[in-house]
Amino acid sequence: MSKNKVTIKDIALYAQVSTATVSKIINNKDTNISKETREKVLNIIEKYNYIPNRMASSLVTKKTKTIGLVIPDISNPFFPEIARGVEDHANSEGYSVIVCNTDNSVEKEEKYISMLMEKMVDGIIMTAAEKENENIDFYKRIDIPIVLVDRDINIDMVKGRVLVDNFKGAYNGVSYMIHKGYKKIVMLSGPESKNTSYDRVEAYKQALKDHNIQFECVVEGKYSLEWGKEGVKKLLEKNVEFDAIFCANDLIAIGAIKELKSVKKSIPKDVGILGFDGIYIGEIIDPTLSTIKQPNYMMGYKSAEVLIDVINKNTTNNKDITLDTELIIRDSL
Amino acid sequence: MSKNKVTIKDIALYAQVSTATVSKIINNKDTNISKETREKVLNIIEKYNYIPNRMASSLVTKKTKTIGLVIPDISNPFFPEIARGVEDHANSEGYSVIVCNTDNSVEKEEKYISMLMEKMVDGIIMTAAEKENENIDFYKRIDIPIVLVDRDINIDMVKGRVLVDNFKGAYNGVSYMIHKGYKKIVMLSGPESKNTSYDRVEAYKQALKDHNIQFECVVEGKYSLEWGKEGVKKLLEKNVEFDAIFCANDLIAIGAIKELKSVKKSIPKDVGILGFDGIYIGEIIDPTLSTIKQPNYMMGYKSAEVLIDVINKNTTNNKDITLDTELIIRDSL
DNA sequence: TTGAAAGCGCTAACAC
DNA sequence: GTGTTAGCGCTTTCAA
Repeated sequence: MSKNKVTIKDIALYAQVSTATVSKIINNKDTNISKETREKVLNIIEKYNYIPNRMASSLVTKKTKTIGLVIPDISNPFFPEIARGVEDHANSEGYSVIVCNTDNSVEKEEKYISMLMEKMVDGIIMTAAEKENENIDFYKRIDIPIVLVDRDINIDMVKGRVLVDNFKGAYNGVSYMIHKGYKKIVMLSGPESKNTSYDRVEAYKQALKDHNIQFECVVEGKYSLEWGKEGVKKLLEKNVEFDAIFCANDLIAIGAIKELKSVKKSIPKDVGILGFDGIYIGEIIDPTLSTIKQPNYMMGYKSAEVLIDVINKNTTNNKDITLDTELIIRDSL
Repeated sequence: MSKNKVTIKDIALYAQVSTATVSKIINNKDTNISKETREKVLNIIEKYNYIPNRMASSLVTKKTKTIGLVIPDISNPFFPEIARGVEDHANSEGYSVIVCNTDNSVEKEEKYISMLMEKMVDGIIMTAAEKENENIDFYKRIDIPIVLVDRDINIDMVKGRVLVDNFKGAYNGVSYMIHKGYKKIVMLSGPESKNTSYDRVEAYKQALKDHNIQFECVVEGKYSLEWGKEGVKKLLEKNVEFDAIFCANDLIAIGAIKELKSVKKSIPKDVGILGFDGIYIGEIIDPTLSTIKQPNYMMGYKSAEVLIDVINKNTTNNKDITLDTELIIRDSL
């Protein structure tokens, strides 16, 4: 293991051929290479443990076989499955993925995108930080394809979207609650600035309206367990009467359940709970959480498919995919 | 946004300076550059929206400012926090991180390491797939620094380790159980091939011995929720009498709790449960899980520190860090 | 079927 | 303070 790496030049020298020949063999562009030379070269490569320098080849081919994954936070239970889906498909196509956590900060997002552009990634898969983007100037400068996953925003270089039909999912969920007999369904929503949350709220309202239910109550908060607890506290303090809660995501739902249990409310007898997302924890808590499950792994996988498709074919027409949610009835409803 | 990227040459041309000057300014090596030229150049860069091509500079500096993170599975709740810790420190030092999932397969691990070497990453942080590594030949060829996290194996290029004192943590945990008055503590262990599991089993045995407790029962399984359920079933079928279970990780503990609850055992009254890891879910389930918490975020963060230190200083002496666990008593014990 | 040579975009001596 | 120039390791015409 010498300190100086062996290069394509060395291989060419040892094998008594040109670097062009070696290059063709490495890259399977060896339609015009005789069996003998190929084997000879392959042997030398093996013998000297030659590792091609992909930086160098990227410099000329302008392809790095690397993509960026820009998400709010990998330690938020919603994202690991998406990341895994992305990585699985990317890897199967020979790509590697650089993961970036924005914490929903637009500044961090821009910093990361700039960095990814300097590193010449072939494309980016992103769950955008905000619904609205003020800094249009910045986005105009992006010159690599972007595929949006989970959250939709309106920027130029977006070549595809992999979203979930939040409206439909929430509508079906709330309708189910109504059919089950719940009369006073309140909603603990996420931040209105996220359009996932917006769609779910709209669906909730629509479902109530379509079923001629007057009672409507939305409390806006955050996508967190703490907000679930806090929201229930608020409801209780204000003496709002309710027999069910539709939560904008599972974390909120879990918080709500904890709080409800701590004041001795029985679930689902006193209060029925429906979440949204289908994170792993929901199967484990007691009572198990009924939820509207998003196909997270598939979202990641599909977005990698779309992106790599765009990279390869260089298609300009957007490819948008909408995946369906699945209503999963467990014990909380 | 022209299709042809603007290069350092263009900037030099427009600013009427040499590429060397531009390069120095970009890289803050501008001690010998006049204010005027610097500002002029910076303006041109801004105006033409110049983005330096880091592939090209990496080719000459031999530094990519990228590291690899090789772990079993990002969607296993144990790893996202580690990943976040790694990414946070790496990013603060200007590095980006490529994430690879091995599913504990040695073949995948080797494939990924090869790929990372081709991409010329500056180093690798890895939770190795197996305790023993047969393919010594492969590891000998690795010529970039590796820092091990969580699991220790014995290979050449390891420049540091960030581990947790599994023995001490488990020993303290089991001792606590004994002091609490539990007499018949069984252990649901993980796979013996993992040395994390091995250490915890040894500590369990030692703690029993040191407290003169004869009853000892270890059942070997896997690090999974399913195994927790199954393990309890086995224990019950075989009519093993026990009043507490020490589980080799939290997933096992959660499975055990679910199974115990389903046969109407009360926790901790009938059976006390202690887990290991401190994953998020443990705070949420009912009863909340007592556990030996590993500092996962810190493990990731520290391992990035060690690796980047090695990369910068090029130190050859290994740096090993052992972090302490924390016994967290909640409701299951 | 193979090779010569130009060049990808940048850095780092070294010269001025 | 600033510029010249020789590569870094590879791919890709084009010619032989």
